[in-house]
Amino acid sequence: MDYSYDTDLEELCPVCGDKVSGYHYGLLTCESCKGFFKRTVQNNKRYTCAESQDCNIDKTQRKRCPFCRFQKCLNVGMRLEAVRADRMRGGRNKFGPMYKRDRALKQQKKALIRASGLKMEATPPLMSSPQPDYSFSTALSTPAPKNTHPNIGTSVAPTDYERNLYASSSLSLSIPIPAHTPLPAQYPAYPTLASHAIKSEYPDHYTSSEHYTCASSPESVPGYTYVDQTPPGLTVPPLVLEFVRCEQDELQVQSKISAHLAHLQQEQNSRSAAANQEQDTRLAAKQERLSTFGLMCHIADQTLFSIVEWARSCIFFKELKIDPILVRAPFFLSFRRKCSFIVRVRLNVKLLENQPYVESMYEQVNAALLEYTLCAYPQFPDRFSQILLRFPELRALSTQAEDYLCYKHLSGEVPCNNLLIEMLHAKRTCI
DNA sequence: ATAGCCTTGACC
DNA sequence: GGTCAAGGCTAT
Repeated sequence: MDYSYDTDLEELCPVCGDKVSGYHYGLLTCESCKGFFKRTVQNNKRYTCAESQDCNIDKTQRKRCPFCRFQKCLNVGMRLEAVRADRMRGGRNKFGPMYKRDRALKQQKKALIRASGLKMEATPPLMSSPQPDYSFSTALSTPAPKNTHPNIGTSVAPTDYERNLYASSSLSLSIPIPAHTPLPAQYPAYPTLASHAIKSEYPDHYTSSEHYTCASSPESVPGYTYVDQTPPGLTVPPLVLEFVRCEQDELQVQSKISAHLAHLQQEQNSRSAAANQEQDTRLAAKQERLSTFGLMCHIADQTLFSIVEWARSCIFFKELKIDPILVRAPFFLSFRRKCSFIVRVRLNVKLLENQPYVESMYEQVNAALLEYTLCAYPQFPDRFSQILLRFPELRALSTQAEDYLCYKHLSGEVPCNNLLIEMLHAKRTCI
């Protein structure tokens, strides 16, 4: 299996596809997009698009439409607040820990892929499976036609990331949610994004004087020190490798959440300000509480989407023979309650039909985890059982969170169109 | 205006 | 002292 394509992709600028020269304003970009972003923000430039504001931006065409180029810079997650208002040179900014963590995760991923890639060339997979053979190792080691397993050995180009994150496919959870908060056509986009959670380094015309806090701020990221503990010649089970490969770029997900939050936060701030102007302190306090909880719901929603996206690209879920309409169904329960009963019965029947596959999948995941922990942490032979022991705790936490959400939902405090609630409905009515 | 290269300086 | 992500300079 050739992983070089996937590994090389990480070195491409998510804006134009040119060669990455390092972290710039929040993420890995090329030198020219770095300069373009800096010039645009520092000089407060205003561009217009001669077309329909969806110009293709690549290395050869990036000069043609600065409007769309800048929109793309923002959409992929470049941070206005990393451009310094005082133009001070050198030094480090608050994004340092974030870059460090992202770099560590990427290295870890590469090390895993490299280690297992080498190993897989030399030795056949160790796992054996009962009949019928649903084994993952078989699926991986047999050259599969691309239309069957499109994610094996391929990857999504960074420039297609936005389109693909929530894009529909035959097995997708096709929910009508935009890929990102649409930015205003003209540059009112600046103050919107400048109200980003992290206090801006560019606090003049782009930002208000308010201080914000946000879960995605680099300061809130727990300390993370990367130590490459991958022993030479480590056998990484193909399944673990596949899970790692399906993971999304954390910085991109984080940036997306930040962009949504900035938008929501601005809306809610203006509502609170309106309540304050009317000197209705009780209403203002209520707005404050609602906005905090609403923001948390939003973060949870976005995280859930990421998990769904991960599952969608994971081979096990692809193999589940579930009618696409059934996969979508739980999310439309509150729109289409009349047919929900029939849908639920059909879904349960379908899941039962898949029972042997689900069980086989479970066994394989356990076997892969056991194999990995024994190889990667030979000094902690009980690592596997310790991980398993954490599951009940996680389930208990999950149940508590569900109950809390239910309570909030019943008291009408959960924002509309909340995917979490839709899933909660689906789960509680299906069981 | 662009983009490649240079300088700077906080952090390790 | 090295690293590397900021801003600056300048040929195109």
